[in-house]
Amino acid sequence: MDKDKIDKRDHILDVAERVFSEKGFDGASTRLISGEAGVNMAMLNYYFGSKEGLFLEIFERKISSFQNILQNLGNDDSIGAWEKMEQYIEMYGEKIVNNNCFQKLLYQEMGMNRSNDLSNKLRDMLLKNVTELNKILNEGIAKGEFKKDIDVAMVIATLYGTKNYIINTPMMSSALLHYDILDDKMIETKLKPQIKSFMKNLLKAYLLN
Amino acid sequence: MDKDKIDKRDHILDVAERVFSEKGFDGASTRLISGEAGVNMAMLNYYFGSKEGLFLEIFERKISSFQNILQNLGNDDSIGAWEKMEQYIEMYGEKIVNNNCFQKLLYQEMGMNRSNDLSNKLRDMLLKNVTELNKILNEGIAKGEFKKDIDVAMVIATLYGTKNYIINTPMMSSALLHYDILDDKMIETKLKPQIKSFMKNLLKAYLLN
DNA sequence: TTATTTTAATCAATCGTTTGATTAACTTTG
DNA sequence: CAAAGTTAATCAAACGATTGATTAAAATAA
Repeated sequence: MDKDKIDKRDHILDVAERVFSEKGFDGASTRLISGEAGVNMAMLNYYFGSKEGLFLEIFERKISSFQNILQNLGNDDSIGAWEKMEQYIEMYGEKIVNNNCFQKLLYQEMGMNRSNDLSNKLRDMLLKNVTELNKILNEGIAKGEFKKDIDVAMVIATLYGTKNYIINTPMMSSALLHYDILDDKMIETKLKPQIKSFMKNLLKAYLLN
Repeated sequence: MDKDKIDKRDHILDVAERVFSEKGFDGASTRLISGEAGVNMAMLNYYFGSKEGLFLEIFERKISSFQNILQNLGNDDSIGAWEKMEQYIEMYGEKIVNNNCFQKLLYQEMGMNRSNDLSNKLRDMLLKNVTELNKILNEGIAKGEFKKDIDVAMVIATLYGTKNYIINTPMMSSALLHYDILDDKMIETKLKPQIKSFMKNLLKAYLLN
């Protein structure tokens, strides 16, 4: 059945996403990936052409789902800039756990700045998210709601940097926060509220007049 | 001469540090490293025992230099907590460019949390830095200089996360900041002042009463 | 049947590492 | 002093293992 084929493809992609995020591109062998996915090694090449093709398709699959998430927020005139920021932080906080592996993989790939098309695609994809933030922040400045001398780019770097730091270095941040951030329950009950609350307080102090 | 030996070892370590940071541990082959360093392949094993030994020694070499930097700051009673934070941010800002490759390599390795001794060593090394920050922040709270409800752990995550985000995703942050952060001159004249200034303003707003 | 999917076996290439030989500098011996 | 011995450093070549990829045959589906 066609359904089964899609399911199997998706299953392989799910497993590969995790393994790549754990071991990196070079560290994750096709044998390991196929083994974890419970399929024959040749299936990877059969479905995705090559290891790189598999790697690319992991991103292709996500990119489309990222597109339509934040579009509506920036254009809403009924609420103030700071409320938009709070909403943005709420969404951003929720995303921490959801796309854990992919986020790690994403910034891992962005890190080694290859000259590929992929890196450019990923950068553009992330910049799309950033654009919404930019719009909100500049709107806040224009309205006089935010201080006029805030560093918009650095605020964005702080927002994403803090999140990445926590989820990309779990050994460090677990020691720092005094609870295991690899535990899903801890993420839900402690990390999410903590990072949301902190970010709101931090940016409220910095942004608002 | 013994000097030459040390120089050659150090030269290999310098090159390996760069190559590892660019390609990752698995992506950097011993042939590539030895080729870039202009030495015979066997020299890596002769000097460092193994590829992992070489990798370890890169960190060992830096760890000691990291140790004694922040020790004196935390114990100085003559200046206030906020002044200490400012000094910390100054040092932290300077370190951005100096140890660019190493920082990248460090957090790249921390990211893929292997069960090695290395990861534990690195975590402890970073925690030592963090401890000093912890001391300063808690001192500021105790003295009533800082707000009493600040999230110390998250402040640390923000401080390092923001910096890592910028230096680890140069393609993104260059687009964000509108200048090339891989250009040494730009780092010196624009990035360093900008990140120092931003961090001071951000934390001043969040920490101070 | 025909077409698609899956398998085990195999490929050349590359991996990290080891080897034995060679060089050059230093130490010891006569 | 010079000859003999010792050492560390360096090299090209090769090692077995593993890599990503391919094949042809078998199994399944249409």
